[in-house]
Amino acid sequence: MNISGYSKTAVKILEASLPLFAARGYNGVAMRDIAQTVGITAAALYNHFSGKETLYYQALEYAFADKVDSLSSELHASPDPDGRLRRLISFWIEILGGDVILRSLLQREMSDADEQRLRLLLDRIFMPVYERCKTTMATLARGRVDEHLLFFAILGLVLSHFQLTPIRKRLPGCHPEHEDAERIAAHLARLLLYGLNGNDSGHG
Amino acid sequence: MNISGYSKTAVKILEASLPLFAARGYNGVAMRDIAQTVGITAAALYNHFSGKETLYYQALEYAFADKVDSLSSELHASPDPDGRLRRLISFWIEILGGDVILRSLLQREMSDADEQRLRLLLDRIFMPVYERCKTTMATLARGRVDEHLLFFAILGLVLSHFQLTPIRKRLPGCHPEHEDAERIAAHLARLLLYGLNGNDSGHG
DNA sequence: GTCTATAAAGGGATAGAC
DNA sequence: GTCTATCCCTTTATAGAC
Repeated sequence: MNISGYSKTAVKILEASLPLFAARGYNGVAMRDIAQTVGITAAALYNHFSGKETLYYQALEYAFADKVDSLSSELHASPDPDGRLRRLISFWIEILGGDVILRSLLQREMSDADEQRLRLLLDRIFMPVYERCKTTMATLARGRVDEHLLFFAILGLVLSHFQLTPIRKRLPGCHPEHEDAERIAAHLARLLLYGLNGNDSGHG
Repeated sequence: MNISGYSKTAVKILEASLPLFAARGYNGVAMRDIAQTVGITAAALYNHFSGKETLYYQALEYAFADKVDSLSSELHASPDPDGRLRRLISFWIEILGGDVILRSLLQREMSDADEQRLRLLLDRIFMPVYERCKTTMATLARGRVDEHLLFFAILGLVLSHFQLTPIRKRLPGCHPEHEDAERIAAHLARLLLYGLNGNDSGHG
């Protein structure tokens, strides 16, 4: 038993199952697969988790725990709104871009639309960030765009960038620089702040 | 045999399987489920398709056929770049927002990352649109943003809007208007054209 | 072309020895 | 807490009658 309440073996099981669930989805992973990855038999899994469903749910809980809290506290580090937008973009890039497993799990959960698991996503990922940058959204929106939609536009731009990578890399015009976190952040910030018709001279 | 090369029963099978695959994914759908929806037995499916894998692939082909061609030809209907951007946004909203099955299939395919099926997505959906609005992208980008990334920013804003709807609807600040196609289009066009710091007086 | 019957494999879960 | 053995159900796919 460690601080998370899981035994060492239970943690090994959770950590072994996550890449499998991320890559092949709930139905694509057999208890035998997880057991084999850990190095035990399927029967032994049931000493730690009551069944596949709860194992999956607890694996999600484990994957989403503390992902956001450690980072989102520094969302307000910049004094000006533009800087805080850049921080938020970088934050999402770090969360979503840096962890292919988390991203895959998120995507699968948004497709599956299970109520309980959507709650988990909300409580552990989206709600904490939303609460923390609500005022920043209002400042940025300045009453000219919808704050709620703005939050999801920022999130969506980052999420879709990574999500569409398999497509993006296969279309003409792709470039290695498009995978660089800082350049992506700069590109998205410029687009959001100044738009296509805006004037950003002196800021680039 | 009709024009698509499929018998009437084969078409019924394809059309019955698509909502199932969209909702529950490849592994979540049994041949029995599809057969039952059509009103035949699972064994009879094999008179029309050699196996589950090919049925799935051909269902995708069927779902993606002609989705884009009919619409994307009018992408250039507007003479000015801003109008063409609005057209492109509305086009994606129509394609992605209007068809929950197509959208779910797309999402699942982007998670699964099967090479052959990614090719299908490219050939039937993304490449045709990309080719048709390459010059519009260049005009809009005006050398100040990356054209390739701009294409995916537009696509991503629309796609993620619908994809994140389950989350969006559960966060404070949501509004019924956020589901209205025209308002979404206006919001995204304004954001892309003028940005958060831009001046759009006289355009909104 | 569809049916019933069935093979063959896979997968979740349990019993009981150690 | 893990193992082997096994149960039981599901699932893909085929065989052969109609």
